[in-house]
This record gives sequence, structure tokens and C-alpha cells, in this order.
Amino acid sequence: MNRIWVTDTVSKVDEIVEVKGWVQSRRDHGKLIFIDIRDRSGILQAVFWGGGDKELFEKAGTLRSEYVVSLKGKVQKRGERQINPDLPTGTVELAVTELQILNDSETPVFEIEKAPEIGEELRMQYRYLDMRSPRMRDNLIKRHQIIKLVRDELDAEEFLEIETPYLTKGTPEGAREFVVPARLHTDKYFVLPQSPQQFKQLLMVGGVERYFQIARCFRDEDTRGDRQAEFTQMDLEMSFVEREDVMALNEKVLIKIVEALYPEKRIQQVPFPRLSYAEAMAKYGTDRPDLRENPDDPNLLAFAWVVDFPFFEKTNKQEHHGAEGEWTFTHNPFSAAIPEHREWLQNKQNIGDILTSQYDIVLNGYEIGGGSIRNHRPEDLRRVLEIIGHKPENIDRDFGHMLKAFSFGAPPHGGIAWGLDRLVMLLQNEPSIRDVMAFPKTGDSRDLLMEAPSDIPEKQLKELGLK
RNA sequence: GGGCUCGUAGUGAAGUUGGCCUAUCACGCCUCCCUGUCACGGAGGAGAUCGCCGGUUCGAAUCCGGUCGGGCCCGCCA
Repeated sequence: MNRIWVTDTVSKVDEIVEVKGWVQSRRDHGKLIFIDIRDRSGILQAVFWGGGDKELFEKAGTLRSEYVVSLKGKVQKRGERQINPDLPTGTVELAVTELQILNDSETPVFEIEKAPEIGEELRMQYRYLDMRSPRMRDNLIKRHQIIKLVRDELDAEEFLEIETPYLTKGTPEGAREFVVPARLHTDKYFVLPQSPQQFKQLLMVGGVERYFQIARCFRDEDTRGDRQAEFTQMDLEMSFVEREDVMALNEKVLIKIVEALYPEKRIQQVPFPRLSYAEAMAKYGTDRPDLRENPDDPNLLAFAWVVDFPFFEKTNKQEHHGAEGEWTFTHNPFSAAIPEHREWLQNKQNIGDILTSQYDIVLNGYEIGGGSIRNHRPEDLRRVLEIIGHKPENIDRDFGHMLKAFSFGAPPHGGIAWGLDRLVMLLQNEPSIRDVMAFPKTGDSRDLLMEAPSDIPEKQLKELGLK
């Protein structure tokens, strides 16, 4: 395979090269035809002369938008007056001697160059066309680079990347879950994880010590511009650490992402400022304040940590969290209280005043991650579940596996999860999380390209015991 | 579960106090011309039952009801 990226032609003047890609546009001057060929790297102008190879020239005349072609020819330096300063390859062009049409194309439903101004419905329906635009291509490339950097950084810190199951058990806590019927279990159901929380804690019991995962999570809740039913977390957990250790590591990785991949951006304050929940609410009226000095600056990043959240709050919504008590947790039932309040938790004293070890990482007014130090002693987890009103028999039924695991020498541990899509969205200055996902879903979680969800055959329903 | 908003040629928009709409413009598409364009240029052409269903009216893209689809927000999202 001798094919090179079109942008690499800049350093190959006077060489014979082969490029492959899509016809972005054609400018036919009668006896001279220009083709802009596009591949993942960018765009290159190719030239065909009527005075040369007649068959080649006629073939060039049949090219249309989005035809897939292979071109061979000599890279030429452009004349002074022909240089296009707006194009990275604007100093060169390809004098084509061989043209192979690898595939033709219907007239695209929208012009690729105009993708940014096309309605989202159409962009989602024809995502494969939308992706050919520089905007989507750049989003996908940057997303890859961010994930790769996180992997490299965590690998250097001796983390293990471990996959946890997608077919798993539901918990009576938190978000509504997607349910999966299965042929071998016609009256029981798998549930898709809303996060790998329980598994990652079990990995800590298993002595893994440092785990991370780029994990898909599923929540059957209504969506938003920054929320999808199916999304990606950068999930990590560490043993023998305290709050400060987890926060410091994450801060380091976030700064590295910005420095390595967004040199044009400025982090407003390093180390990241820290606010208590009470302080944030008093000063900004929200627990995810936008601290930017200038919210109009697209290159300003105001990270902040928010800590010292109340562990519990009163609820009158009986159905909320499936518990029946007057208390519910604010973030995560697996969290530990801050060390100073552990005694209150154990004695169920001053419940409303107990602070959780929870830390949220906030960026420009969005929550991009959250974590905590966990309860590694079974009696502490049991106490939390009691406070939020779970009956003892339900605790053993729903959380028995965790309590049991913790009884076998669970190490102290804590971790965090990033909303990866949301982070990429903010770094890419995109208005919606959909723009940084290859195949996003609509507001009511439909896939317009695949047309999911959809009916399934009667036979399949019967096998699953659903009919 | 609730509120708001948008839907007009392939695409993006205009038109929406009912009649001047036999629906306008730009891009794209098709045919022809063009040797330096890169938002190429020139001449001509095709393409819209105004999301769908129903109603009001002498008359509906325009008003009303419903419905489908996209988006935003509240609830919800450990």
C-alpha cells in the first residue's frame, strides 16, 4: 500500500505519489479540470489537462461529488499566483496521470462542506456523511487522542484497564435501568449498568489496587443536550488512598490533556480552586458554578472541585431511590462520610449534618465528574442503607453480595468517574454532547440511522417469553 | 410526567395581521460553453401536493384541533 495522506504531499514535491479519497468538488474549465480530493487528513487539488491523455481527461469529466477515487501523479509546486493560502496543501497540487474510480456516489443529501449548518435530524440520519466534515472528523480525532492520553497516563501510574459486565444485575438505587430479557431465563432479566460502581469496588476487594475503564453506561432517563441514555465514563478506582490522592491524580491528568492537546486554551486557575458545597450554593446558587472570568472566551477553562456535600437529604418522594425512609442520599450510597463524621454515621447521629467524602469536578458550569472515598467496612455501608430506609431483609437481598465481599478484607478505596462525552464536548466547544459521539441518539433516545428501537420477530418474542 | 419551540424543492432560508403565492432567493443537481480555478465563471433547465390528518372559510403555507418528527428546558439523572 503506497497510498499517502493528501496532506503529506506538501513534503513530496516532484515525487510520484498515490492518494485515495473522495471527490469534494470539481471545477471544470473546459480544457482544464480541477478536483479537490478529500481524505481523513484534509484536501488536495488535483489537475487534469485536456491537452494530455484524452481518455484520462474524459474520465475526469465524469467525476461527481463524493465519488471515491484513487489518483496517481506527480506532486507539483504551484506557481506564485496559484498558491491558496487558505488550504494547508495550497502550495502544491497533483498532476494526475492515473485515475481509478473505486466507487460512484448518489448526489449527497447535503453538501459535506455545509454540514455544520445542516439540521441535526438529517445529520443524525446520514451520520456517515456528517462524519466526512472537518468538524465531526476533528471531534472524533480529538476524542481518540484524549482517551489515548488518559490510557497512557494511567498506565504509567500502574493502573489496569479492566472490562466489567454489561449484562448484570439491577440495583434499587439511582437511575432507571435498561432491562434485557434473555432466552435462557424467561422470567428473569439482566440489567445494563448505569455505572460500573459495584464491579470496580469488587475489583478493589480483589486486590487489583488500581483500575480504570472507558466504560459505557446506560440510564433509562430523559435526555438533555449534555445527557444521553447511553454514554461513556472514564471510570477509575484506587485502593489505599484518601480524597486528596484521587483528586491530585485527576487534576494532573486533566491538566495534561489541556497542555498536550489544547495548547491554545488557558486553565484559569491551577491548582484547581476548591469550594465547599455550602460555599458554592451561597455564592453561586448552584453546585456546579461557572467560574470563568470571561464566559465569552472560548479558550478559557475554569476547573473547580466541589467538596463537602451533605451525605443525606430529607425526601418526601416515597418512590425516590426505592427506599421508604425520610432520608435519601445526595450522591452515592457507597460513599464514606468524611473521617470526622464517621462516628455520626455509625451512631446515626446528626444525620442531616453528616458530610460525604464526595468530590465533584466542575468545568465551565458543567459537572464533568464525581467520585468519593467508599465505605470499605460492611457495617458502614449497612448503616447508610439503614438510614435511607432499607429494611434489613432488603439490604441482604439487594446488597448482600457487596457486604459479603467487604467482609473478606476489603481495602480502603476510592475513585471517580468522568463524563467523558461531556468533557470532550466542552474542550471541543461543541454545544451538544451528540456532536462528540459517532452515533448519538435523539432526545427521546432513538437512533435515526439504524431506526432503533424497532419491532422484533414474533418468534424471537416467544423465545424470550415475552409473548 | 410537564412546559416551550421548529417543520416550505436535495440543502439552507424568505413568505405566516387568510386573497397580490400560478410560493421567492441562495447553494446543490442536469445540459451546453470556458486552459489556472480553489465560494471558478457564463447561458439555459428540471425540481415543492408548504411534515401528515381533519376542521373553519367563497378562499389556507398562513387560522383551529389532532398527529408524527427535530431541538431546548423543568421534573428525573446514586
